[in-house]
Amino acid sequence: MNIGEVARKSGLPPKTIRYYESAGLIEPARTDNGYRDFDDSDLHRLAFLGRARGLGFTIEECRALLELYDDRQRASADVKRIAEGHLSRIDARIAELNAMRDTLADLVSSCAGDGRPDCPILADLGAGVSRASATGNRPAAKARRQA
Amino acid sequence: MNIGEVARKSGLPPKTIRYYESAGLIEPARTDNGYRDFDDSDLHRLAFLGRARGLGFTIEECRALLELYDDRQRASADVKRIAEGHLSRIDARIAELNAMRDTLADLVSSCAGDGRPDCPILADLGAGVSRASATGNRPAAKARRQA
DNA sequence: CCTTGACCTTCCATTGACTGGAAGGACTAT
DNA sequence: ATAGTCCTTCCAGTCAATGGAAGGTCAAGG
Repeated sequence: MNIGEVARKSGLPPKTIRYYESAGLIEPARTDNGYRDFDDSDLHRLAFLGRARGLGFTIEECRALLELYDDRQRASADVKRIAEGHLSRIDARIAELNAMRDTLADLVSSCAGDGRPDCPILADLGAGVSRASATGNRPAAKARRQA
Repeated sequence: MNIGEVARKSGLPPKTIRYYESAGLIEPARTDNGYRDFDDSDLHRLAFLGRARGLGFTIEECRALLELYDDRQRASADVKRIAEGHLSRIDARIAELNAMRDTLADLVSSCAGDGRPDCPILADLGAGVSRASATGNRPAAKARRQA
């Protein structure tokens, strides 16, 4: 199978598949002309990767999961540990986004949104520095920004 | 004010402050020795940025908000539009994470997590390619991965 | 045989928002 | 004079791709 076909079947773009190879997650064979030559097991791994990434597992987690997947002797506890770790990170992220959401929704609902310049959103964002440092606007709270 | 002091007062690391300057969000003066020399308005803008970033606004949104903040004639509707757009993106992201969470929680709860190799999590991730492409595992659904 | 077009290859750059570190100048206190 | 802390710039790396350039390969049609 050429990369185009496996891309269609796996649902992953060719670029991403090449990237996964460069990351060492797959090792497709090569034909004489230098083209990658994927077999069913490559396709299977790619589908696995697509699913795992879709669930938000990082590449490194995917690597670990694939190793466990290959290991017929693995303990399900090892897999569960990875999944649970990931689950708790998702939960934390959800909680964080919910907090943002509530604050922002408050601000939005308090803003008239008309032609007048008075805007509680800007007023709040620009509130005094003292309050900023009093409310814990410290870099410590390493939030995953950019939602 | 040197960068260290303004960093303490704003709660932003010096590196981040330099980055914001390089991004054109602030323009602190310089003293003769080449040190940045921040005044209260710089500090104010940095505090504004810290808040806005804390709410998940992107740098470009922050730039737009700062411009509106500087513009005494701005219409609150302009600000509200940005905030609402951001709010809906947060909502979408929350929904997406919740969907992931539910799927993952299902898988985790179905896994014994003991020393035996049987693992429903891997079984599901590795489920047939046909199912993968039948369930819409397409790159179209550009999710913000990595939670 | 030649061309067209669809593939495929590698390599490099870019994204966002920083963060780490190196190399070196400046200031303060002893 | 020296130590220690602060400041400067510049370069590289993060994560997971994605975009694009330059060029090789292949099958079909004229």
